[in-house]
Amino acid sequence: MISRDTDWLNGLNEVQRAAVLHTEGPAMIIAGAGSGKTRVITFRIAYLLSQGVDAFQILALTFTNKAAREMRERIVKITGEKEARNLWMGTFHSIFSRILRVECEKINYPNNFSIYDSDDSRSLLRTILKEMNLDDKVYKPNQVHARISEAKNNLISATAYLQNENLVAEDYANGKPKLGEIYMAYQKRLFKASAMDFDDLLFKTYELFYRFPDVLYKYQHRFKYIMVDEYQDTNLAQYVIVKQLAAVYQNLCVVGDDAQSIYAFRGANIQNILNFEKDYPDVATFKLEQNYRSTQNIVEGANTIIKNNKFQLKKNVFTENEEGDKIAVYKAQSDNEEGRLVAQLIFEEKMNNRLENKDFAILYRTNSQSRSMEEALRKMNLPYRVYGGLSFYQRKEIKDLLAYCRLALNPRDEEALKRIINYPTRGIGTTTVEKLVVLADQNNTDLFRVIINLDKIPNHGINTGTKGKLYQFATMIQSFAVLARNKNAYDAAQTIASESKILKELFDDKTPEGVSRYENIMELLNGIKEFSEEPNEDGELQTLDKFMADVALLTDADNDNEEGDKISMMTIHSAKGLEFPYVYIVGMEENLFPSQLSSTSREELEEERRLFYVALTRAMKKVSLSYAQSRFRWGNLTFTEPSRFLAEMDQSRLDVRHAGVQQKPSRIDADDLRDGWGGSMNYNYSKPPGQSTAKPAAAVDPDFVADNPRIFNEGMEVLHQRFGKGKILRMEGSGSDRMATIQFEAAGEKKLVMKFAKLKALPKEE
DNA sequence: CTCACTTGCGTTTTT
DNA sequence: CGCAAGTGAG
Repeated sequence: MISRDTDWLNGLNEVQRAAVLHTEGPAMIIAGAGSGKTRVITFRIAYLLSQGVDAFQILALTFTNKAAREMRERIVKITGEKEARNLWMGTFHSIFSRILRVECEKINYPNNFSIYDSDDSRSLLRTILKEMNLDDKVYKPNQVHARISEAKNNLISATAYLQNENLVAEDYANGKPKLGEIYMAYQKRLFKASAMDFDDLLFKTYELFYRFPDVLYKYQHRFKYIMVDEYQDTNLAQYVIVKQLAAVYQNLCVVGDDAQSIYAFRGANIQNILNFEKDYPDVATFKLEQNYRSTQNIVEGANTIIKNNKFQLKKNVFTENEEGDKIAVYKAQSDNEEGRLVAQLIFEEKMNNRLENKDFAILYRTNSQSRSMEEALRKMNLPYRVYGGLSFYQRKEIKDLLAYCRLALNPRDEEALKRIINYPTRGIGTTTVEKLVVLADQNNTDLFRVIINLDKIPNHGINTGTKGKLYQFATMIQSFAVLARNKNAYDAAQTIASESKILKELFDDKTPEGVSRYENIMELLNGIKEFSEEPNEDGELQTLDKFMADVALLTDADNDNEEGDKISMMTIHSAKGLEFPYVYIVGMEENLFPSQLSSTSREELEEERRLFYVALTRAMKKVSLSYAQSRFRWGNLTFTEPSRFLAEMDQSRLDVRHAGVQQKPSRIDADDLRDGWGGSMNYNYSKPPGQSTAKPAAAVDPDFVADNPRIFNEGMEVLHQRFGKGKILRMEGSGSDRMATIQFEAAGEKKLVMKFAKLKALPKEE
């Protein structure tokens, strides 16, 4: 029996407590960073349980699986294992895929449907483009996918898309008139393969509820209490589904912070939280404004940043914590030096204060920045772990084995089939596969069925030898399907791995990469083994389909079985919801943070600013910011300028002793950054000595130098510093061009070309 | 049909 | 620079 004792509520402050106790009717909790949001949600659920609410009636939607897991663990601590196990907690995608597995036959999908990840989607789009004879340079698969994804997140079906004049006109204007048709073909193809992509998990759920009121009714009445975490990052599809589900009881509690909305690029609509009060007029609003996490300097520093944003809900985040250290700013010559600097700083901080590695986090804007940091940490023997990036489940070998499993469970899964029909090689090449695709199309069926029924198809044009290989392949897959039904997940996967010859293939590869691939497969099999041995509610066999059901939805962050004392490295996006005593935010440079792709519009820039806000507020004790003056990008050395965000901060919270000691004033002026020039140096032009191809002694363009004294002088200085004395061979471009090129010959050995690109002008402030 | 080499392209951010 | 798709010889 559950304890009715609610003494544990005493640990909450007044607002938190009120939010926990308000269980009936719509509620909105605006939770500033570090204000104990997670505590409130977990306590609220624990409270509901303690009041006798059945766990089956509570739905909690989180942003990551990890968040869900941690919350569940905390609830278990309060209420005990038994009750908490039955809570429906998870990401939108995992919860809805669970519902779809049960209900999807209504929308004509079999419940063994596959989930295509972004790679699968892109690959399918590439096939479609080829079949439609469209140029994939015009219709870049990535962009096409983004466009389709955007449509789905806004609940626009392919049919609706084609009928939407605005969208069609937009595509036409962009020189991509066929986008609607591609979308249509893409959906048909997914359907034929019994597959859904990530966005379908939301879209199809919406469709299911919309078209089948009885199904909606069932879930509306089942989920009497609904909570949504990180509500500021929900998109239209998620918003509508939640609204559908909550329509009967209206016991909807959303938690979020508009200042931390950082997923607009993925369709998140900040208006969902800004307009919540309009959607539910009798909403009770709770503002959690006291920050328990960070020092005053951090909280106030972050506040001054977010003040630059126009669109936001009013709130006043404050803290009663100590003032703490100022936010340190460091300047480095290059990205590598920045790495060494940060490693050094961490080392010193750790030694001086007897800290552990796990007290530190390095946060950056893009995954590629981890490289220089990793190198430096390795050299100093500081253990670290990089989160995100290429996730475990995205590795080739893992995807290969999983593709076999997918195909065994769903033989219509075209992407899985194409992936492995000739891996390990078994003499079935592209020509054969292309023939199969045509045959499948002609006979209105899928590839796998074509293979099985080859004999019944006249003039299939496949020679006997190849036919034999195809049969052998199909028979193998069918035997895997039997295994998947009758054995537990581990036994099935283990047999699949060895019978498919994947294991042998990887085992035979003795290169370091090959060894690591083999180890990864073993790790995956281990994971499946653990899953198979987990006790299951009804004592049923833990079969492969259960394991595969949400494996596509797992990310690297979910794979954290190796804890250990390590420095964390991750993008700011994946740091959301986490906290660390010491945080290093690196790459504080224009065109990197804020990203150059985001500095074109006010909205995008505000999102970058919120991202910076998120980064700052991860820290408990101390934040250090750093920027490099030059950085390798695409193999080129590029010159950079400090981020405008540094200038936007309350300078009294900053300690800029280590940045710009010589020439720069301690206060960085935003005007300094306007109309700046960045440049890059390209080493590719080096040739063996004596083979000078450049026209000698072309004049220095006086116009360029006159127009751009700064970039010219700085550029020359860098060249001289690095390569000693030399002379300019050639110079192209002028002040009005976006690009200028300088060829430089040093010591008669190497010719270098510097390219300078003008930075994008900053958007005008209003 | 396979392997090895060349070209060409790109970078936000993630379920 | 590093990956993926494309090209060409066996």
